Amino acid sequence: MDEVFKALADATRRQLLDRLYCENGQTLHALCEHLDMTRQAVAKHLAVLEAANLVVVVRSGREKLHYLNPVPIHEIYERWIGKYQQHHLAALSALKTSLEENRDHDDDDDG
Amino acid sequence: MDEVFKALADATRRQLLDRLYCENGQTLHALCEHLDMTRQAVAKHLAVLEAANLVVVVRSGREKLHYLNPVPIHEIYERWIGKYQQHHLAALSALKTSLEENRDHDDDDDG
DNA sequence: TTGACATGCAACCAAAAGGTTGCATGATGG
DNA sequence: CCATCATGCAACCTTTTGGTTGCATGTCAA
Repeated sequence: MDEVFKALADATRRQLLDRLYCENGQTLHALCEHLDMTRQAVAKHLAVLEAANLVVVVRSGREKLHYLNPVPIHEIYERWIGKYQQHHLAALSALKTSLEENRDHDDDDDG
Repeated sequence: MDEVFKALADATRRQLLDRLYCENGQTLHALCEHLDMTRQAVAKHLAVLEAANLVVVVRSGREKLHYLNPVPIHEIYERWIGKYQQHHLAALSALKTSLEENRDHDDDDDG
């Protein structure tokens, strides 16, 4: 869980996930094309993503194909984001109720 | 966006949000109670959360009350998580379809 | 007023993160 | 075979991060 959050904290790594989202199963070399840093730096980022299980790799000869795994993102949503999502919706709902209350007796001025 | 992801990357900060989720509008002092670090360290974490707009503060005399703001979390979901969520669901859907295809003519082996 | 309390600010420090260079290994293809 | 290409590994460096201590400021209440 913590590893996933930490992995997502870096813009470069989110960019890598975005690229895999567009085109799944890319090599390290291909993923380097769009990034302004050394291959080794990108490899480190991919290692972090792999450790967080956000990326799964498959060896194929001398190439290593990287695949996006959206499951941890889903889990983060289920076990963390969703809770606050509900909070957010509850707040909106409360606001709506409050507005309706005010409409019911709309002489009520909250100044 | 990046600030929000970075803010969420630290376990202590997520813990702080969780505490505010349970009981909104707490002072720095109150939030320190459950954490094994100095008040100053906690204040720094709260500053990060505030910079990311995940926490909103209201001064009240010598106290500073911290309130959870779920909006950035919602935005992250809308602008980032949701996309991968759909990907996840699409994958599940594809799997389901595939299973159904196999059931329809279950001599069909895709080995 | 004054002491206690809640917070703010700054210097400092160790560890982790993000990046680099250099070299090693293993597959591919002519 | 052997040059080339894709990757792996390790040492090293700088900046950021997470934490500390020490002291300053402002507010409440007796």
